[in-house]
Amino acid sequence: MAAVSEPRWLSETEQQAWRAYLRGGRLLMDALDRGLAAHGLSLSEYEIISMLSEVPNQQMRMSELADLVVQSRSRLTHTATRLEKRGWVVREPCLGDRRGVLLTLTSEGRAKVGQIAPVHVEQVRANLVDRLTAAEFAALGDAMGAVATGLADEASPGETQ
Amino acid sequence: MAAVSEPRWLSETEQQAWRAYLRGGRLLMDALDRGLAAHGLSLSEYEIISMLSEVPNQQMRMSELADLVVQSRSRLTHTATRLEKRGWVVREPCLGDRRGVLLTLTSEGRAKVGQIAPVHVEQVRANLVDRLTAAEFAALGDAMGAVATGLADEASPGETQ
DNA sequence: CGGGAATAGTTGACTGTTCAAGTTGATTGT
DNA sequence: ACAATCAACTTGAACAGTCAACTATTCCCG
Repeated sequence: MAAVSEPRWLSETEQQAWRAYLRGGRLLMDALDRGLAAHGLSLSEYEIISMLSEVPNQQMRMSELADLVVQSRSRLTHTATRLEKRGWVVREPCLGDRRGVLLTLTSEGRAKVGQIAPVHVEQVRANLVDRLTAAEFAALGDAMGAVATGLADEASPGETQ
Repeated sequence: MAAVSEPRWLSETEQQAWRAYLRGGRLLMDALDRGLAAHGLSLSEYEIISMLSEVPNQQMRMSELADLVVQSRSRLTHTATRLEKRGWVVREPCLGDRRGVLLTLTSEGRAKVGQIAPVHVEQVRANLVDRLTAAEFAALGDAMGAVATGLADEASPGETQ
């Protein structure tokens, strides 16, 4: 049994950066969630219908969508059921793979996205984009992009792109 | 009733940055949560006992702590109860304000923090810090610090610092 | 001092998420 | 062509989080 090596603690500055990231991220998500809650949906629900609205045929495989919005398959199943009850989405069989389900945006769903999108983008600006310089925001995106790529790769290696 | 002004949509690059932030952030939090789950607690539980461990007397008012870790008071009440059942924390009356409760780390709690901290810091490094240059990570911290300050200020204006 | 408003914390019901198990259909190797 | 394995999705129970209502205490101010 090997000796446990000394932990590589964060420096004071690193610690501050990490805490700021955690705190800021939570505050931001809370603010966005509250903003959308006032219009009757959560951020993760909005992400789902918003993604669907941008894709050919407004439909996507459940698992593809789950990966895209980083939700477990089971969570997406439950959420999709709720969205379906509200009439924003329907399940369609997937031609060519009968195990599959295509989650499809309805026209009510499309309308909802159209109604919410301007509200949401304004909230993202007010709470994030407008608080940073363009360069800071770009750097943020790059950094988190690198993190995302690293983590996505280790989940399913060998299919970057 | 004023005309609704044209939404200030995100540019293509901004959109990408925002999506990367969302996706990367979720993947990161998931990874950290899984990492800690292997040791029997969640990230938000760890944050609580970790904060307590760094503070004089290892104790803090419920609401102060709730603000620090960005959890609702109600959520903290429930989580504290769970932590108390596991013996990592106890509630003590707050001298000088009989409404108050001091959440206090037990020695078992302190031991748990000591055991988990090295694991956790390693995961933060592996998934975040080590994937970025020092400058990128510092920029990330600064950016999210600005976001946090802005959002915290608007919650309780006039007490920056 | 006394009464109204604010603050600290809790409670329980409801909603959302996770987790492990189950079903059905595709794939692969022989 | 058939069994074994794997992938897509669902299910339901257990668990965590939210929300609104409630108790107890302190603060404010006339």
